[in-house]
Amino acid sequence: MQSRTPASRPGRPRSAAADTAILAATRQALVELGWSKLTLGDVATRAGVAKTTLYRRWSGKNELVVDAVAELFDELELPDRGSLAADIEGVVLQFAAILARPEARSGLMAVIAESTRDDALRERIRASIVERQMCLVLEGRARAQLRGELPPQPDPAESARTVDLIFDMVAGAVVHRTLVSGKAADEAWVRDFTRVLLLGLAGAARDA
Amino acid sequence: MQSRTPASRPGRPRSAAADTAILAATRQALVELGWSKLTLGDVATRAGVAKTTLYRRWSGKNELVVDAVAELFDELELPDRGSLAADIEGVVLQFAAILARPEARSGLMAVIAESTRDDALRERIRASIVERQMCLVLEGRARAQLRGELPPQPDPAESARTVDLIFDMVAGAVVHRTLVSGKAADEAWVRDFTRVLLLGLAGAARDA
Amino acid sequence: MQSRTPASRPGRPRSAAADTAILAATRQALVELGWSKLTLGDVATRAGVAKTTLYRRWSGKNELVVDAVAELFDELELPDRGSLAADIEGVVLQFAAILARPEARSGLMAVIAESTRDDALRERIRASIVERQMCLVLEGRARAQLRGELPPQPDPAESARTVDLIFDMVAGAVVHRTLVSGKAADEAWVRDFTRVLLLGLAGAARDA
Amino acid sequence: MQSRTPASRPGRPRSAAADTAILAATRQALVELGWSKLTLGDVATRAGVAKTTLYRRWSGKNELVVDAVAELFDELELPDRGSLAADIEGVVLQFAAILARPEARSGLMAVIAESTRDDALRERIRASIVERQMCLVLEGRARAQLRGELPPQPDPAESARTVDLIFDMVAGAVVHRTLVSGKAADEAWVRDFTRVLLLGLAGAARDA
DNA sequence: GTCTAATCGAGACGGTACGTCTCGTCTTCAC
DNA sequence: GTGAAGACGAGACGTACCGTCTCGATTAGAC
Repeated sequence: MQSRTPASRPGRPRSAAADTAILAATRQALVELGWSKLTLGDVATRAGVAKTTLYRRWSGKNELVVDAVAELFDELELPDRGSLAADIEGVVLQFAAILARPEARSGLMAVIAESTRDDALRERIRASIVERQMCLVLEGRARAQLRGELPPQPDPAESARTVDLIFDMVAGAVVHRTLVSGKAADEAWVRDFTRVLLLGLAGAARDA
Repeated sequence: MQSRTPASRPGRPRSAAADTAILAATRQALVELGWSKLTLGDVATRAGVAKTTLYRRWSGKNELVVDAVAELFDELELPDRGSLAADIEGVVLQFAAILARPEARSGLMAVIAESTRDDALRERIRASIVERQMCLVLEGRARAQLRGELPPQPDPAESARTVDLIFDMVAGAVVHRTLVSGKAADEAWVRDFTRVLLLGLAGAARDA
Repeated sequence: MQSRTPASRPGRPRSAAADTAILAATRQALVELGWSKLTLGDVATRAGVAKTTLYRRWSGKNELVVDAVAELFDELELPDRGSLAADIEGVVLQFAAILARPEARSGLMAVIAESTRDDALRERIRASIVERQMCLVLEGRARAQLRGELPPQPDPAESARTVDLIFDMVAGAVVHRTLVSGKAADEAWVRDFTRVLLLGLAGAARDA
Repeated sequence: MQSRTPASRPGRPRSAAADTAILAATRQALVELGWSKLTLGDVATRAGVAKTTLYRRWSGKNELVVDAVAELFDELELPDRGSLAADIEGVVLQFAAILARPEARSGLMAVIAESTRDDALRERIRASIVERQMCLVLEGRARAQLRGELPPQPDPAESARTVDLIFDMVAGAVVHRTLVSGKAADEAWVRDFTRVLLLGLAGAARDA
């Protein structure tokens, strides 16, 4: 029944350290080489691991990089800064800081590009990267509603649409600013952005 | 006098038809194979051209795909729809329609990803793709000011900041919606987005 | 103890069958295409082997063809035909028969031509092709001395000079007849040649 | 009638200087690069000539190199040194001196190798290189007969056989010594060789 | 003096092979 | 049964030459 943790399968168990070393080596290679020049053979060498071991655990470059990059987003948090505006500014700055790191810049857009033709990859990205960010949006909204800054949203469909819109606007703007425009999403920009976003949402909620 | 078009260089001139055929073949290959499986040898074959001809004109896959994708954005226009909101909705829908095409989906994000480690490539993308979109933002704002929908903006530095912000918000949101969230940027979404954006900008302008 | 055959290096061992198949494919390609149109990619295909496998074992076309042609000379023997003249005639005919085969004609002169600018290649040819022929000359002389047809040669330097001269005269004449003059080194020719050679050597030994 | 030298064809005549420059450039390239790395584009550049001009006059690398090398053999002469032995030693030394030059070493064996699969090329080599050498053999024999060193040879078939044999033995031995054994055909070697050859021929003539 | 026609330089063209690289798999031995 | 090591078949890479072609610009003799 409990086949998920087989207690003890026969033979030598897989090295837990290998996973850690491989993901770290992947990020290091992303920094030094970038996505397109990263090779699995090189990652294996850096990790002190055989290529076989690597292929036994990941099906290819895309999946490996998704996992390596996803760990970067684990540090995203939403500490209570006292107001919705401050909360948003805080999390957007964190997000921008991650995107400014070369291992994220090189890898993230590349796997998203690959995911346009690979549904399994898109789902993997959604589950391990996007989902986490989406939770922050939901958490921030709930906290703002508790504070009374936002009215409760009774209609769940309407609510989902709004959350999706907010998420695309926030993540899209930061990503575009950082990776396409090639400029830093610094505090001044984040303040401007947050103001426009919140005023827009408030206005839209009033009109509705 | 005008040495820029040297009238006639010595030797056989380059075939103008080849350029057209190569870019078309590149887009076709993007549709069928996607970025990562696109091969310059295959593109050459599709275009009925030798690999050398291709390398004589483009330095690599990245540059070729930028040019091939850039042509897709030539069709972006800003017809006068009577109001700022209608203008924005119109151009965002056009933009979304282009991003929905597989040759753009596959190629655009990939070259942006590559550009994170190649400044020349980033500049090429900016000049041949982003610049054109930025012009539409400027044109739309000018038209809105003529209509009286927006106040004239005297401070050029402040003006540039605002245009940059708008551009990142518009392009970023549409790209994220289309390519990351994987949902269509349809009329309903565009209407919601435009409303939030315009109300936000109006509010920000009022407060300032 | 004997580190030359390291008992077993780590990793998958090289396929022994591949070497055989590659050399056979090389000879086949030499027959069908000749040296200048022989392609390593084609040889690999014929041998049912990847190009990388071929390059892992030979550094280029020259080295490969030397090895492929060298095997042809393995069949050279010096059976005792009872007299020095008969021995020489026998081995010259064998040598001529090998040079008459298209895989030898095409390849041998070409690698010799290449070796004029590549000392490593010249040494490889010497070791794997010329050396074997030289041994036959030495063996034939020793046998003739046993029979009393030739006097023992006390001075080693003088001996080496004579052997070199004989070797260049025998091999050179047969090669020139076959490949430059383009005529067959048949029994009549070989008989004439052998007579001139032996009479000349005998006369020179008498005069000395 | 005299269509072979059409007196003057219409249009611009071919540059006579180009031929000279091309052949000289070919020899220079043979010295510097060797046969296999010699390219017609490079030769054209060295000669200050367009590739087109080169292809208008030679059909390929093989033919060009034959002509370039053939000119080297123009200097072969047979001055009367007073005896057959001296005449042979003289011409063999001249021949060896030519073969010692890198432009001959690199090119000659290569075109001979190519000629094993190209009858037109073999004929071109025979006509422009071998024929000239063969004439020297005939001339030397005639002179020796005048001196009384050799008896007149009444049977023309027998005579041709002997000349062929001599030619293959002389040319073959020098070529093999120089290019295969990789040693100089110096005066000592030539003296040894000539002695063996003449004693052999004399003995064979006596026995016949 | 044109006119005519083959030459010249330059260099782009469609091909083909090069030798290298990375892929993902397979085979061996050691633990 | 897992691990490192490394050979394997496959196939794209970007480069170099091939031999041909298309240009505009000469360069002669024929008219």
